[in-house]
Amino acid sequence: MSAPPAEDLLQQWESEQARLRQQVLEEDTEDWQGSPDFSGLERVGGVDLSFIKGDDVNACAQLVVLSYPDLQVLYEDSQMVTLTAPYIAGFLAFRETPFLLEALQRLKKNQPTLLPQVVFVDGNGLFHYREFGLACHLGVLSGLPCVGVAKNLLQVQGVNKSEEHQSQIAALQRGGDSFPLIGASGKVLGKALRSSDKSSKPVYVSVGHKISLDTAVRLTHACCRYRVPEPIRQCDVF
DNA sequence: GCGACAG
DNA sequence: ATCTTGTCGC
Repeated sequence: MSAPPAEDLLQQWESEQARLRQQVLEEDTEDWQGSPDFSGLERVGGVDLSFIKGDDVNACAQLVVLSYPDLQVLYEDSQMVTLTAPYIAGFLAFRETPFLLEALQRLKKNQPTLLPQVVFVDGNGLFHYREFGLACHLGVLSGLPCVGVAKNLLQVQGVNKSEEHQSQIAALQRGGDSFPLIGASGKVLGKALRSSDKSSKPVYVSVGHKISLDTAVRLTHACCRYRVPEPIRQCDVF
């Protein structure tokens, strides 16, 4: 039913990613990010798309804003949307970003004082084939600090599910423990984080925009009650 | 041909 | 992403 993705479209998407990649800020840009306890941080957001059974065209775009550090729901928005782009690993942003951006713009228009100071994104940021995953894409287009949190390892630049990787996971003893994901160039593209004491399977954290990796990892841990950071988890609970 | 494939 | 029950453990 679905035609194979046109070669020229993928190349167009790749050049779009390369263009926007230059706008990513990989450092802390906000005052609260330098504080040991994130003093000044009051609102954290999360975005996600939810699907139903065999329907991969209609989805529910969700945005929640939680208070920090209490993680209470301040705002919630759900909107049924019709997707146009297919899912292709490495190009997730072209499928999801337009609807996540719309949700953020609705919030900005209707309740600007509730805009989140940082957004958790379901997927990778710099930990990506071309160092420009969904979290970077949404960050650059929205201008908001974004953190990418993937639940599964994307095998990129030599990082894979090797025995070495498995033993590094086994060495994560407590919530907050992490190890770096190092690309072929030697650059640290992200970190595997044990997000809570109870979950042995890590999450994969990487920079989206306007935040450093260490801050992103520290903040992710601070927002986890369970394995998945609360702002993202709350999206699936309407 | 085989494996990999965020959501 | 989503389909799904019970089951084991604290």
